[in-house]
Amino acid sequence: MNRFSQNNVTISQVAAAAKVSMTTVSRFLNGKYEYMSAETKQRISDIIEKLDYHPSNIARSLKSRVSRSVGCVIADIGSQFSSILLKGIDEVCSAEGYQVLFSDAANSPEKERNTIQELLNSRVDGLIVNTTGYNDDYLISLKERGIPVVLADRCLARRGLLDTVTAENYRAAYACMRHLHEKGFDRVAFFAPEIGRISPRVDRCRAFLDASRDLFGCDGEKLVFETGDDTPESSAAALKRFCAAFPGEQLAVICVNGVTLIHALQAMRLLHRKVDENLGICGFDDWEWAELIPPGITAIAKDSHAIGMKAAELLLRRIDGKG
Amino acid sequence: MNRFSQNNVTISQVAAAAKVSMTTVSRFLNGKYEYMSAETKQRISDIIEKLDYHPSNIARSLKSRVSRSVGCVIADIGSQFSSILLKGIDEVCSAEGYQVLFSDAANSPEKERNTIQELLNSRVDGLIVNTTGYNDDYLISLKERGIPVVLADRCLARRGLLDTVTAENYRAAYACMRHLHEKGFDRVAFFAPEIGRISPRVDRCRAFLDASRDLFGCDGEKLVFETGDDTPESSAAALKRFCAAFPGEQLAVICVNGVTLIHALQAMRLLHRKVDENLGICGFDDWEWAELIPPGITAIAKDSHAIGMKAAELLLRRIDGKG
DNA sequence: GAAGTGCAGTTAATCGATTTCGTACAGATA
DNA sequence: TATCTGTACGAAATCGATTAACTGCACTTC
Repeated sequence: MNRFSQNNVTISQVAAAAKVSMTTVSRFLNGKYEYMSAETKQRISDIIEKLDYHPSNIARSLKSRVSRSVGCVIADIGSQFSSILLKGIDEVCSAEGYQVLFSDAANSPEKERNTIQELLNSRVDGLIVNTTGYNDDYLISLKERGIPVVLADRCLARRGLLDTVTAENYRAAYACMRHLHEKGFDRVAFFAPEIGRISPRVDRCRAFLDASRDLFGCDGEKLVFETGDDTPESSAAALKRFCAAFPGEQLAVICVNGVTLIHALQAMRLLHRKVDENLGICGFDDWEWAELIPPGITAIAKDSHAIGMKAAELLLRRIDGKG
Repeated sequence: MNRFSQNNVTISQVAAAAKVSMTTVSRFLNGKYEYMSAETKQRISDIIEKLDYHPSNIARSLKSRVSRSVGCVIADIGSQFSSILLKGIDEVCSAEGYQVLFSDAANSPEKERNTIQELLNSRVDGLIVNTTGYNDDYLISLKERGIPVVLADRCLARRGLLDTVTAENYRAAYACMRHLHEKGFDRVAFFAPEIGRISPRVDRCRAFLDASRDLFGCDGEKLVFETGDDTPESSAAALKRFCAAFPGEQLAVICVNGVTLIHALQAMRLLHRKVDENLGICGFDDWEWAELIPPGITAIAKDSHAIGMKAAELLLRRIDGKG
């Protein structure tokens, strides 16, 4: 009996009831019908139905050394972006008969490592990691141990070492800067709560810096505002400083993600400013809400769902040993 | 060797290296130090460290009949509310050493059932379900089989049959109606994409109907707008009908959830209306964003994170067989 | 008619832990 | 001295599946 007294019919009971060996039942379960008579097949099938037998994935995994499960570690599942990512991952995995062992790293690199070890102890067949950004060496060591790993949305500082599925953050951010330049803005600031080693933010910021130089002919470094605690108030303070520093100019703000974009909009409200040709705003929308918000702002949507699906597809292909 | 050639040191290798029996190593792993000498303990500990041994959860679960994992089925992980719920669940589970086997039901009752069966095949110790609303009997049957089940955020049509953690939706909605009544509005409409059997929506709607009768002295039935596809346009159509039906009155709208609230705000923009004493708006905010949006709207926040934590705590207590 | 070949199964070992039952020894007690 | 008790550990069965290696048997084929 299980801890909770479950049904728990076993393969041997099925075998006995169907008057065949466990092997034959096992073959049936795994669809190896090659040398099985139609009657036997039918008999086993009937008995399984009658006894309401469900094979134990645990016993199955132990001997076969394949769990048909993937570990999924998300840097911060609280962010709206992540849930859509997870949805994409789950969609593919469950369609392919894989289970998802989920864990939230809660932005802690240490928890990320610990939780990955736990997943390995559960013998997951592979890992999808949306990394906190401070475990590059550890993640590489996993690959070296032969464990299939795919990074989702965030890459390592050194690119190309691990399979990764991301948006084209640099390109999109650069395009956004060009858009602002063409609209006639004189100067653009970059707002982010914190950049850290979060690769989409790093890439967007890099594009911002390059485009500041190339298009606006200025040094973007001083125009990067890390608002830290990520509240409307801190954004308002940053916005105030930005506007005060360049009176009379046509200014714009580019926000690193959806939350920052909302905060910047709030900041404008706090400062009684409106979106117009003297103050533009645009940013990245991680979770497709911006279409619902005021006109006049440009939001670049990222298809998190697709990223999740692609990451899962890639991982399952790696697990199946192709490519 | 594993499918991916893992380290895979086994307990017997540890036992051999430490010159003790597997039993003793197992005792060590499970903290049963009662009759173990300090030297033996130290020796085992050293060897485990040296060999980088990590016990297989799979083998462990097979014999012990306890997997230290919980199944978590979410009706729609794409909704922002759900990710915060999941975060709360994961926080408690991982702190208690439980793993989370996650699955998105994608709003399909059938997928909900199938996925639960798969989780049971993996011998999860219990289940947390944010149900689609059409599996009441099935969920009850699980409990009858002795499987620990806790419902999160959504209850069954008949209350009290299963352990459930929810917000006080009826109370909150009724309070919101009272607030609107005191503000002097003449009439209130209820906006929802669809009510179905989703209990928080049902409860909020019930409160709306009761309060319409009690406070506004009118029949709320005709003021419930199910906008169906849940777009700004369909909300705008509903809003237009509502306003046209009661010219000259001070009207208000109460929205069943965060997305509907955004859509209603969009609808107002489409119709060139503003929030003022002639058109009020309020609603439920499932994911704490509303504080960032325009003034003049009242949003009732629901603490999804706390609901998730409470649900997980309750489940783990059930699993441990207390109360 | 001996050997080979497909077919339809079976037997027993195995995966890596836990768990039950047992043992050996030292010291206390009668 | 004989027995009991507590301590520290070990041998072997076990969990529920998969898998490698075999076994009959009927039919060809030479």
